[in-house]
Amino acid sequence: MAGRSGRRPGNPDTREAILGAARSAFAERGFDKASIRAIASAAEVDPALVHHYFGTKDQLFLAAMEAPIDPAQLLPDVLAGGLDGVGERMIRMILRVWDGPAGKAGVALIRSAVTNDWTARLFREFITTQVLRRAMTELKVDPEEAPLRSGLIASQIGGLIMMRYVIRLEPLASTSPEAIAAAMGPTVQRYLTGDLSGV
Amino acid sequence: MAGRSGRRPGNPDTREAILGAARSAFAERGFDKASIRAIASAAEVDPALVHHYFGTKDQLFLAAMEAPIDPAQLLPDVLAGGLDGVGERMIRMILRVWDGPAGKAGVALIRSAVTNDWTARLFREFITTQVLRRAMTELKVDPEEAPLRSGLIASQIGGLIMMRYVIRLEPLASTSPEAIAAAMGPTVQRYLTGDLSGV
DNA sequence: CGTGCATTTCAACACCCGTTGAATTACACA
DNA sequence: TGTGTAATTCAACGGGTGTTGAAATGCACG
Repeated sequence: MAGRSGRRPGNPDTREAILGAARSAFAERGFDKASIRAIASAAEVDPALVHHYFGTKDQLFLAAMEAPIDPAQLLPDVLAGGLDGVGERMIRMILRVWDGPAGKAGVALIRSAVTNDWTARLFREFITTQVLRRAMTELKVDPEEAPLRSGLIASQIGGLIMMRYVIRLEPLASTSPEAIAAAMGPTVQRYLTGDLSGV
Repeated sequence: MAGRSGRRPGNPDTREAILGAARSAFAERGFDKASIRAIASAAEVDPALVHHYFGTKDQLFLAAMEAPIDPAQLLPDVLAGGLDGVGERMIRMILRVWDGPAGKAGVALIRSAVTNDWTARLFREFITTQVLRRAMTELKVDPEEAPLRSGLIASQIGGLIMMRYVIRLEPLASTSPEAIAAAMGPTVQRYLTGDLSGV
Protein backbone atom coordinates (compact mmCIF):
# COMPACT_ATOMS: atom_id res chain seq x y z
CA MET A 1 0.00 0.00 0.00
CA ALA A 2 1.15 3.52 -0.84
CA GLY A 3 3.91 1.73 -2.74
CA ARG A 4 6.76 3.97 -3.79
CA SER A 5 7.92 3.69 -7.34
CA GLY A 6 10.89 1.65 -8.59
CA ARG A 7 12.71 -1.32 -7.20
CA ARG A 8 13.37 -1.16 -3.47
CA PRO A 9 17.01 -0.83 -2.45
CA GLY A 10 19.03 -3.29 -0.48
CA ASN A 11 19.25 -6.86 -1.67
CA PRO A 12 19.69 -8.44 1.75
CA ASP A 13 21.65 -11.43 0.48
CA THR A 14 24.58 -9.68 -1.15
CA ARG A 15 24.64 -6.93 1.46
CA GLU A 16 25.00 -9.49 4.21
CA ALA A 17 27.51 -11.47 2.21
CA ILE A 18 29.71 -8.41 1.90
CA LEU A 19 29.38 -7.63 5.60
CA GLY A 20 30.30 -11.19 6.51
CA ALA A 21 33.31 -11.21 4.24
CA ALA A 22 34.35 -7.84 5.65
CA ARG A 23 34.09 -9.07 9.23
CA SER A 24 36.23 -12.10 8.47
CA ALA A 25 38.81 -10.13 6.54
CA PHE A 26 39.12 -7.42 9.17
CA ALA A 27 39.39 -10.03 11.92
CA GLU A 28 42.05 -12.05 10.16
CA ARG A 29 44.13 -9.28 8.68
CA GLY A 30 43.27 -6.02 10.45
CA PHE A 31 41.97 -2.83 8.93
CA ASP A 32 44.92 -1.90 6.77
CA LYS A 33 45.85 -5.28 5.34
CA ALA A 34 42.27 -6.28 4.63
CA SER A 35 41.58 -5.12 1.10
CA ILE A 36 38.27 -4.09 -0.42
CA ARG A 37 39.18 -6.15 -3.44
CA ALA A 38 39.69 -9.30 -1.37
CA ILE A 39 36.48 -8.71 0.54
CA ALA A 40 34.56 -8.24 -2.69
CA SER A 41 36.13 -11.36 -4.14
CA ALA A 42 35.21 -13.39 -1.06
CA ALA A 43 31.63 -12.17 -1.38
CA GLU A 44 31.72 -12.99 -5.11
CA VAL A 45 31.01 -9.42 -6.02
CA ASP A 46 32.62 -6.51 -7.81
CA PRO A 47 34.75 -4.17 -5.63
CA ALA A 48 32.73 -1.22 -6.84
CA LEU A 49 29.60 -2.76 -5.38
CA VAL A 50 31.13 -2.70 -1.91
CA HIS A 51 31.68 0.97 -2.35
CA HIS A 52 28.15 1.41 -3.66
CA TYR A 53 26.66 -0.13 -0.54
CA PHE A 54 28.95 1.06 2.23
CA GLY A 55 30.93 4.03 0.93
CA THR A 56 34.58 4.32 1.95
CA LYS A 57 36.64 1.64 3.64
CA ASP A 58 36.28 3.44 6.98
CA GLN A 59 32.51 3.32 6.74
CA LEU A 60 32.60 -0.35 5.80
CA PHE A 61 34.68 -1.06 8.89
CA LEU A 62 32.23 0.78 11.11
CA ALA A 63 29.34 -1.11 9.56
CA ALA A 64 31.14 -4.40 10.17
CA MET A 65 31.77 -3.53 13.83
CA GLU A 66 28.22 -2.35 14.40
CA ALA A 67 26.67 -3.69 17.56
CA PRO A 68 27.96 -7.25 17.55
CA ILE A 69 27.29 -7.18 21.27
CA ASP A 70 26.27 -4.66 23.89
CA PRO A 71 28.44 -4.89 27.00
CA ALA A 72 25.81 -3.07 29.03
CA GLN A 73 23.50 -6.05 28.57
CA LEU A 74 26.06 -8.48 29.93
CA LEU A 75 26.99 -6.60 33.07
CA PRO A 76 23.92 -7.60 35.15
CA ASP A 77 24.79 -11.28 34.78
CA VAL A 78 28.30 -10.62 36.03
CA LEU A 79 27.08 -8.57 38.96
CA ALA A 80 24.35 -10.96 40.03
CA GLY A 81 25.44 -12.56 43.27
CA GLY A 82 27.24 -9.55 44.69
CA LEU A 83 30.92 -8.80 44.92
CA ASP A 84 31.85 -12.33 45.94
CA GLY A 85 33.26 -14.21 42.98
CA VAL A 86 32.64 -11.35 40.58
CA GLY A 87 36.15 -11.72 39.18
CA GLU A 88 35.65 -15.30 38.20
CA ARG A 89 32.23 -14.56 36.70
CA MET A 90 33.77 -11.75 34.67
CA ILE A 91 36.42 -14.01 33.17
CA ARG A 92 33.81 -16.65 32.41
CA MET A 93 31.67 -14.05 30.64
CA ILE A 94 34.59 -12.71 28.63
CA LEU A 95 35.49 -16.17 27.39
CA ARG A 96 31.88 -17.00 26.52
CA VAL A 97 31.58 -13.83 24.44
CA TRP A 98 34.93 -14.14 22.70
CA ASP A 99 34.48 -17.80 21.88
CA GLY A 100 31.23 -16.82 20.14
CA PRO A 101 30.68 -14.96 16.87
CA ALA A 102 31.11 -11.54 18.48
CA GLY A 103 34.73 -12.44 19.16
CA LYS A 104 35.41 -11.97 15.47
CA ALA A 105 34.59 -8.27 15.60
CA GLY A 106 36.66 -7.97 18.75
CA VAL A 107 39.71 -9.54 17.15
CA ALA A 108 39.20 -7.30 14.15
CA LEU A 109 39.12 -4.22 16.35
CA ILE A 110 42.24 -5.28 18.25
CA ARG A 111 44.17 -6.29 15.15
CA SER A 112 43.36 -2.91 13.65
CA ALA A 113 43.92 -0.81 16.75
CA VAL A 114 47.54 -1.90 17.03
CA THR A 115 48.62 -0.41 13.72
CA ASN A 116 45.92 2.05 12.73
CA ASP A 117 45.46 5.33 14.52
CA TRP A 118 41.79 6.02 14.12
CA THR A 119 40.71 2.47 14.90
CA ALA A 120 42.91 2.69 18.00
CA ARG A 121 40.99 5.77 19.07
CA LEU A 122 37.75 3.92 18.43
CA PHE A 123 38.96 1.00 20.51
CA ARG A 124 40.13 3.09 23.45
CA GLU A 125 36.89 5.02 23.55
CA PHE A 126 34.81 1.87 23.43
CA ILE A 127 36.79 0.19 26.19
CA THR A 128 36.86 3.14 28.54
CA THR A 129 33.37 4.61 28.15
CA GLN A 130 31.34 1.51 27.28
CA VAL A 131 33.01 -1.13 29.39
CA LEU A 132 35.33 -0.05 32.16
CA ARG A 133 33.57 3.10 33.33
CA ARG A 134 30.18 1.39 33.45
CA ALA A 135 31.54 -1.56 35.36
CA MET A 136 33.27 0.69 37.87
CA THR A 137 30.20 2.77 38.65
CA GLU A 138 27.97 -0.29 38.71
CA LEU A 139 30.27 -1.92 41.23
CA LYS A 140 30.49 1.27 43.28
CA VAL A 141 34.28 1.34 43.23
CA ASP A 142 35.86 4.34 44.95
CA PRO A 143 36.05 6.93 42.11
CA GLU A 144 39.49 7.94 43.33
CA GLU A 145 40.86 4.44 42.76
CA ALA A 146 38.67 3.46 39.81
CA PRO A 147 41.04 4.51 36.99
CA LEU A 148 43.99 2.46 38.25
CA ARG A 149 41.83 -0.52 39.16
CA SER A 150 40.16 -0.56 35.74
CA GLY A 151 43.53 -0.19 34.08
CA LEU A 152 44.86 -3.23 35.92
CA ILE A 153 41.80 -5.25 34.96
CA ALA A 154 42.08 -4.10 31.37
CA SER A 155 45.69 -5.24 31.28
CA GLN A 156 44.88 -8.71 32.63
CA ILE A 157 41.84 -9.25 30.42
CA GLY A 158 43.44 -7.61 27.41
CA GLY A 159 46.48 -9.82 27.86
CA LEU A 160 44.30 -12.90 28.05
CA ILE A 161 42.45 -11.97 24.86
CA MET A 162 45.70 -11.08 23.16
CA MET A 163 47.39 -14.37 23.96
CA ARG A 164 44.37 -16.62 23.51
CA TYR A 165 42.67 -15.13 20.45
CA VAL A 166 45.15 -12.96 18.60
CA ILE A 167 48.60 -14.46 19.04
CA ARG A 168 47.19 -17.88 19.97
CA LEU A 169 49.92 -18.72 22.42
CA GLU A 170 49.73 -22.26 23.70
CA PRO A 171 48.65 -23.68 26.03
CA LEU A 172 46.48 -20.68 26.84
CA ALA A 173 44.72 -20.80 23.48
CA SER A 174 43.26 -24.22 24.16
CA THR A 175 42.88 -24.32 27.93
CA SER A 176 39.32 -24.83 29.15
CA PRO A 177 37.37 -21.71 30.16
CA GLU A 178 36.81 -23.22 33.61
CA ALA A 179 40.52 -23.62 34.31
CA ILE A 180 41.28 -20.12 33.12
CA ALA A 181 38.45 -18.62 35.14
CA ALA A 182 39.61 -20.45 38.25
CA ALA A 183 43.18 -19.28 37.79
CA MET A 184 42.52 -15.70 36.73
CA GLY A 185 39.35 -14.91 38.65
CA PRO A 186 41.14 -14.11 41.91
CA THR A 187 43.43 -11.69 40.09
CA VAL A 188 40.51 -9.66 38.77
CA GLN A 189 38.84 -9.90 42.15
CA ARG A 190 41.86 -8.39 43.87
CA TYR A 191 42.27 -5.64 41.26
CA LEU A 192 38.62 -4.79 41.86
CA THR A 193 38.31 -4.95 45.64
CA GLY A 194 41.68 -5.78 47.18
CA ASP A 195 44.51 -3.72 48.60
CA LEU A 196 46.82 -2.57 45.82
CA SER A 197 49.80 -1.26 47.79
CA GLY A 198 52.27 -4.01 48.63
CA VAL A 199 51.08 -7.37 49.84
CA MET B 1 98.92 -4.17 8.27
CA ALA B 2 98.34 -6.79 5.58
CA GLY B 3 95.91 -4.25 4.17
CA ARG B 4 93.44 -5.74 1.76
CA SER B 5 92.90 -3.92 -1.47
CA GLY B 6 90.18 -1.41 -2.17
CA ARG B 7 88.00 0.65 0.09
CA ARG B 8 86.73 -1.21 3.14
CA PRO B 9 82.97 -1.92 3.20
CA GLY B 10 80.48 -0.64 5.74
CA ASN B 11 80.36 3.06 6.37
CA PRO B 12 79.30 2.80 10.02
CA ASP B 13 77.46 6.12 10.00
CA THR B 14 74.92 5.46 7.28
CA ARG B 15 74.53 1.82 8.22
CA GLU B 16 73.66 2.75 11.76
CA ALA B 17 71.42 5.59 10.56
CA ILE B 18 69.42 3.14 8.48
CA LEU B 19 69.16 0.70 11.36
CA GLY B 20 67.97 3.43 13.69
CA ALA B 21 65.38 4.67 11.24
CA ALA B 22 64.23 1.11 10.69
CA ARG B 23 63.86 0.47 14.41
CA SER B 24 61.77 3.61 14.85
CA ALA B 25 59.61 2.94 11.82
CA PHE B 26 58.96 -0.69 12.75
CA ALA B 27 58.15 0.31 16.34
CA GLU B 28 55.75 3.07 15.35
CA ARG B 29 54.05 1.44 12.40
CA GLY B 30 54.69 -2.31 12.52
CA PHE B 31 56.36 -4.45 9.90
CA ASP B 32 53.83 -4.09 7.10
CA LYS B 33 53.05 -0.40 7.30
CA ALA B 34 56.66 0.63 7.76
CA SER B 35 57.97 1.24 4.25
CA ILE B 36 61.51 0.88 3.02
CA ARG B 37 61.07 4.18 1.24
CA ALA B 38 60.09 5.99 4.44
CA ILE B 39 62.97 4.39 6.35
CA ALA B 40 65.41 5.43 3.65
CA SER B 41 64.01 8.93 3.62
CA ALA B 42 64.33 9.20 7.41
CA ALA B 43 67.96 8.10 7.15
CA GLU B 44 68.45 10.57 4.28
CA VAL B 45 69.43 7.83 1.93
CA ASP B 46 68.25 6.20 -1.26
CA PRO B 47 65.86 3.22 -0.86
CA ALA B 48 68.16 1.09 -2.97
CA LEU B 49 70.95 1.60 -0.46
CA VAL B 50 68.85 -0.01 2.25
CA HIS B 51 68.50 -3.01 0.04
CA HIS B 52 72.20 -2.97 -0.73
CA TYR B 53 73.12 -3.14 2.96
CA PHE B 54 70.44 -5.39 4.40
CA GLY B 55 68.78 -7.28 1.56
CA THR B 56 65.05 -7.85 1.68
CA LYS B 57 62.64 -6.16 4.07
CA ASP B 58 62.47 -9.34 6.16
CA GLN B 59 66.23 -9.32 6.63
CA LEU B 60 66.18 -5.65 7.55
CA PHE B 61 63.59 -6.38 10.21
CA LEU B 62 65.69 -9.16 11.65
CA ALA B 63 68.74 -6.91 11.69
CA ALA B 64 66.74 -4.22 13.48
CA MET B 65 65.55 -6.68 16.13
CA GLU B 66 69.02 -8.14 16.64
CA ALA B 67 70.03 -8.47 20.26
CA PRO B 68 68.58 -5.34 21.74
CA ILE B 69 68.66 -7.20 25.02
CA ASP B 70 69.35 -10.70 26.24
CA PRO B 71 66.68 -11.92 28.66
CA ALA B 72 69.03 -14.58 29.99
CA GLN B 73 71.26 -11.86 31.38
CA LEU B 74 68.42 -10.27 33.32
CA LEU B 75 67.06 -13.38 34.95
CA PRO B 76 69.67 -13.65 37.74
CA ASP B 77 68.73 -10.20 39.06
CA VAL B 78 65.10 -11.21 39.22
CA LEU B 79 65.89 -14.47 40.96
CA ALA B 80 68.30 -13.00 43.50
CA GLY B 81 66.59 -13.14 46.87
CA GLY B 82 64.74 -16.36 46.33
CA LEU B 83 61.10 -16.98 45.57
CA ASP B 84 59.86 -14.33 47.97
CA GLY B 85 58.88 -11.20 46.08
CA VAL B 86 60.02 -12.58 42.76
CA GLY B 87 56.78 -11.44 41.14
CA GLU B 88 57.30 -7.84 42.11
CA ARG B 89 60.94 -7.93 41.03
CA MET B 90 59.90 -9.35 37.68
CA ILE B 91 57.44 -6.53 37.04
CA ARG B 92 60.03 -3.97 38.09
CA MET B 93 62.54 -5.49 35.67
CA ILE B 94 60.05 -5.55 32.81
CA LEU B 95 59.24 -1.89 33.26
CA ARG B 96 62.89 -0.91 33.50
CA VAL B 97 63.68 -2.69 30.24
CA TRP B 98 60.65 -1.43 28.35
CA ASP B 99 61.10 2.14 29.45
CA GLY B 100 64.62 1.97 28.04
CA PRO B 101 65.78 1.88 24.41
CA ALA B 102 65.22 -1.86 24.08
CA GLY B 103 61.50 -1.25 24.50
CA LYS B 104 61.43 0.13 20.97
CA ALA B 105 62.36 -3.20 19.45
CA GLY B 106 59.81 -4.88 21.67
CA VAL B 107 57.02 -2.60 20.57
CA ALA B 108 58.07 -3.16 16.97
CA LEU B 109 57.90 -6.90 17.42
CA ILE B 110 54.48 -6.74 19.07
CA ARG B 111 53.03 -4.28 16.58
CA SER B 112 54.20 -6.55 13.79
CA ALA B 113 53.18 -9.83 15.36
CA VAL B 114 49.55 -8.80 15.52
CA THR B 115 49.10 -8.48 11.78
CA ASN B 116 51.98 -10.33 10.22
CA ASP B 117 52.24 -14.09 10.27
CA TRP B 118 55.95 -14.69 10.20
CA THR B 119 56.76 -12.00 12.74
CA ALA B 120 54.09 -13.56 14.96
CA ARG B 121 55.92 -16.87 14.70
CA LEU B 122 59.17 -15.09 15.54
CA PHE B 123 57.54 -13.46 18.55
CA ARG B 124 55.99 -16.68 19.89
CA GLU B 125 59.24 -18.55 19.56
CA PHE B 126 61.22 -15.82 21.31
CA ILE B 127 58.76 -15.59 24.17
CA THR B 128 58.44 -19.30 24.76
CA THR B 129 61.99 -20.54 24.26
CA GLN B 130 64.03 -17.51 25.33
CA VAL B 131 61.95 -16.14 28.17
CA LEU B 132 59.25 -18.32 29.67
CA ARG B 133 60.91 -21.70 29.43
CA ARG B 134 64.17 -20.43 30.92
CA ALA B 135 62.40 -18.68 33.75
CA MET B 136 60.37 -21.80 34.53
CA THR B 137 63.34 -24.11 34.71
CA GLU B 138 65.41 -21.58 36.61
CA LEU B 139 62.65 -21.24 39.19
CA LYS B 140 62.22 -25.02 39.39
CA VAL B 141 58.49 -24.89 38.67
CA ASP B 142 56.78 -28.28 38.43
CA PRO B 143 57.19 -29.18 34.72
CA GLU B 144 53.64 -30.48 34.71
CA GLU B 145 52.23 -27.09 35.64
CA ALA B 146 54.84 -24.91 33.95
CA PRO B 147 53.04 -24.37 30.63
CA LEU B 148 49.84 -23.04 32.18
CA ARG B 149 51.68 -20.97 34.77
CA SER B 150 53.91 -19.38 32.14
CA GLY B 151 50.87 -18.74 29.94
CA LEU B 152 49.14 -16.91 32.75
CA ILE B 153 52.21 -14.81 33.43
CA ALA B 154 52.60 -14.08 29.74
CA SER B 155 49.01 -12.88 29.61
CA GLN B 156 49.43 -10.52 32.57
CA ILE B 157 52.76 -9.12 31.45
CA GLY B 158 51.74 -9.04 27.79
CA GLY B 159 48.59 -7.17 28.74
CA LEU B 160 50.58 -4.68 30.77
CA ILE B 161 52.97 -4.03 27.89
CA MET B 162 50.09 -3.83 25.45
CA MET B 163 48.18 -1.26 27.47
CA ARG B 164 51.13 0.79 28.66
CA TYR B 165 53.38 0.87 25.60
CA VAL B 166 51.32 -0.02 22.54
CA ILE B 167 47.79 1.27 23.09
CA ARG B 168 48.91 3.73 25.77
CA LEU B 169 45.77 3.39 27.83
CA GLU B 170 45.59 5.88 30.67
CA PRO B 171 46.22 5.94 33.54
CA LEU B 172 48.33 2.82 33.15
CA ALA B 173 50.62 4.48 30.62
CA SER B 174 51.81 7.08 33.10
CA THR B 175 51.55 5.31 36.44
CA SER B 176 54.83 5.00 38.32
CA PRO B 177 56.69 1.69 38.01
CA GLU B 178 56.59 1.33 41.79
CA ALA B 179 52.80 1.51 41.98
CA ILE B 180 52.40 -0.94 39.12
CA ALA B 181 54.91 -3.36 40.62
CA ALA B 182 53.14 -3.20 43.97
CA ALA B 183 49.76 -3.85 42.41
CA MET B 184 50.74 -6.49 39.87
CA GLY B 185 53.56 -8.25 41.68
CA PRO B 186 51.30 -10.46 43.80
CA THR B 187 49.47 -11.59 40.68
CA VAL B 188 52.64 -12.86 39.06
CA GLN B 189 53.71 -14.35 42.36
CA ARG B 190 50.50 -16.35 42.60
CA TYR B 191 50.69 -17.49 38.97
CA LEU B 192 54.20 -18.68 39.70
CA THR B 193 53.85 -20.37 43.06
CA GLY B 194 50.24 -20.23 44.23
CA ASP B 195 47.28 -22.58 43.99
CA LEU B 196 45.55 -22.16 40.63
CA SER B 197 42.32 -24.10 41.16
CA GLY B 198 39.71 -21.88 42.76
CA VAL B 199 40.43 -19.79 45.85
C1' DC C 1 98.61 7.89 -12.13
C1' DG C 2 95.33 4.43 -12.76
C1' DT C 3 92.59 0.69 -11.52
C1' DG C 4 89.47 -1.82 -8.59
C1' DC C 5 85.96 -1.84 -5.42
C1' DA C 6 82.55 -0.14 -2.10
C1' DT C 7 79.16 3.37 -1.77
C1' DT C 8 75.49 5.71 -3.51
C1' DT C 9 72.02 7.13 -6.77
C1' DC C 10 68.64 6.94 -10.76
C1' DA C 11 65.13 5.04 -13.23
C1' DA C 12 62.21 1.57 -13.97
C1' DC C 13 59.52 -2.81 -13.39
C1' DA C 14 55.46 -5.25 -11.87
C1' DC C 15 52.10 -5.35 -8.49
C1' DC C 16 48.34 -4.04 -5.30
C1' DC C 17 45.63 -0.52 -3.39
C1' DG C 18 41.01 2.63 -2.75
C1' DT C 19 38.10 5.07 -5.38
C1' DT C 20 35.43 6.82 -9.34
C1' DG C 21 32.25 7.47 -13.28
C1' DA C 22 30.07 5.64 -16.95
C1' DA C 23 27.75 1.63 -18.89
C1' DT C 24 24.81 -2.39 -18.44
C1' DT C 25 21.21 -5.31 -16.53
C1' DA C 26 16.89 -6.36 -14.39
C1' DC C 27 13.21 -5.65 -11.71
C1' DA C 28 8.63 -3.04 -10.05
C1' DC C 29 5.52 -0.07 -10.78
C1' DA C 30 2.12 3.15 -13.80
C1' DT D 1 4.41 -1.96 -22.42
C1' DG D 2 7.17 1.62 -21.15
C1' DT D 3 9.96 3.94 -17.72
C1' DG D 4 12.38 5.02 -13.59
C1' DT D 5 15.43 3.31 -10.40
C1' DA D 6 18.29 0.19 -8.01
C1' DA D 7 21.80 -3.51 -8.55
C1' DT D 8 25.79 -4.69 -10.70
C1' DT D 9 29.85 -4.57 -13.60
C1' DC D 10 33.84 -2.63 -16.44
C1' DA D 11 37.69 -0.04 -17.09
C1' DA D 12 40.51 3.26 -15.56
C1' DC D 13 42.93 6.83 -12.60
C1' DG D 14 46.59 8.10 -9.36
C1' DG D 15 49.36 6.64 -5.86
C1' DG D 16 52.24 3.60 -2.98
C1' DT D 17 54.82 -0.74 -2.50
C1' DG D 18 59.34 -3.97 -2.63
C1' DT D 19 62.79 -4.94 -5.59
C1' DT D 20 66.22 -4.72 -9.38
C1' DG D 21 70.06 -3.59 -12.56
C1' DA D 22 72.74 -0.31 -14.48
C1' DA D 23 75.10 3.89 -13.93
C1' DA D 24 77.84 7.32 -11.35
C1' DT D 25 80.90 8.70 -7.56
C1' DG D 26 84.90 8.65 -4.69
C1' DC D 27 88.30 6.58 -1.88
C1' DA D 28 92.59 3.33 -1.21
C1' DC D 29 95.79 0.87 -2.77
C1' DG D 30 99.58 -0.93 -6.42
